[in-house]
Amino acid sequence: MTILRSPRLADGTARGIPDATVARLPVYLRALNALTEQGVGSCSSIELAEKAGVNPAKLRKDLSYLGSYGTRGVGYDVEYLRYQIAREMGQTQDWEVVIVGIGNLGSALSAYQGFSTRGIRVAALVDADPQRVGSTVSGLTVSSLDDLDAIVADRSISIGVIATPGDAAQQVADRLVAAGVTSILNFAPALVQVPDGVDVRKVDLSVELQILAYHEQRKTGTDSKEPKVSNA
Amino acid sequence: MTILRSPRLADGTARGIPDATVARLPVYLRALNALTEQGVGSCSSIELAEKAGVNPAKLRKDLSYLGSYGTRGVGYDVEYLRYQIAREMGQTQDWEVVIVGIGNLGSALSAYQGFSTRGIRVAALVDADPQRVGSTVSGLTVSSLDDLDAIVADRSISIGVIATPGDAAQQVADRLVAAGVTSILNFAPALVQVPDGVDVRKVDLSVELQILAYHEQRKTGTDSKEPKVSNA
DNA sequence: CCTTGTGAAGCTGTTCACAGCC
DNA sequence: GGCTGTGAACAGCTTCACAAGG
Repeated sequence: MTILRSPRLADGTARGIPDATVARLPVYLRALNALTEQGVGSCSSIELAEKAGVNPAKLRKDLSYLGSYGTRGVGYDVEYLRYQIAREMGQTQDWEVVIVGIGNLGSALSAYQGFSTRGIRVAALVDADPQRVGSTVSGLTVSSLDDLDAIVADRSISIGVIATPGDAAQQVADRLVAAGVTSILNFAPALVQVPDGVDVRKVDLSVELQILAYHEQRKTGTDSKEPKVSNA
Repeated sequence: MTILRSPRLADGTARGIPDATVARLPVYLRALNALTEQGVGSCSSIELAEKAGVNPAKLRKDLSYLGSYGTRGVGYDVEYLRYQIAREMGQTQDWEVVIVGIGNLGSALSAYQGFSTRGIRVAALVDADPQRVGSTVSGLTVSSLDDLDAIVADRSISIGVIATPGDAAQQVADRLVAAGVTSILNFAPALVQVPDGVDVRKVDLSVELQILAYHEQRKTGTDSKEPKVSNA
């Protein structure tokens, strides 16, 4: 069973883009959108890399996985490159997502302005608490978790967001998968197990702060034995 | 200017833990806390790795950067290991954070239950909008951005969270740095530039969904030429 | 015997440096 | 001349497989 994760060309379109690159393409997309708004028509890898906060060589390498969309000696056409990345990312269509758990975080996510311009549309809100079902949040009526199957099927939703407490996360994930969702973004502080073929990404708010706290601790040198190297 | 990022021992305590390991230590901590709650006193690397969702070899390698806290042939003492990791992560003290931007997301973060049990305390809320200043959110009074210097100094806050719109992020970051904050968690969809010695971590909600959308697109096989290898 | 701790191998991602092309 | 695209070197992370040691 050889895994063919080759960044090789198939029939013209690039396939098998590295994960690290995929994670950066949306950042490039945002930078290109900003350039378009500023009326900039073309740019070099150095300029774009600066806007995106990466090394120019890395940017060029990343783009090379998509194809050759630049012009040597000149740079990249902003609009053309933007379109090519958007197409590769599947952003030529809108992706409908369902948010499960309409507490503080779920409500904040449903109101988040940044989604609509990135091809993401919050299509439905779901909560297990009967008290919340029927209320309106960000212009959407909160549905019952029991209606999840119908909602997912009806609107052909393939992406679910879990914004519940940790102890409900696995149960919600199971129901999302049963309903036909094949990608999950999990904000709950818990691991969720899913069958093969389902993708899960996890965003853990307190872990991010704990990582910062670790570095902060090292800066201030809690055990002040060290020669206190200037943290360059 | 030689950067000494060596995972070498100094005076007994491990130094220079790899970034990837630091990012996982909070996950192990959470798993250990769960085991403690279940009354489990000791566990093997296999059990703990499963709870944390990682490969057992990776777990052991990670722990080896901290020291030798296990017993060969037996496993790890849950409470002892939990304490050692907590100490390494600087979680023996509470870290006070200030949240800037008390919109939907900022409000949700200020109410987030997961922080308090992880050594994170939301100490102050700040907003630039005079309409919001003075209101109470999650039991805290929202202060003016102009009072940031005093707040940071007064409570010796070293970590700031940016939950503003993208176009305000850089300005807020500048003010946080000027006030003395040396670690920033940025939720705004924008890059922020900070001087050396200040750490920034970025959480981008729409990027996470865009990455899922990319994989989703590939699953459904837009150009359905591929032999459809089962994604194990 | 069992499980940890760890050199070594392998893999992924980053950076360099330059050939290729406009 | 200038900038892209990319092989090759490099660095960091993961996984393996086994020696060390209770």
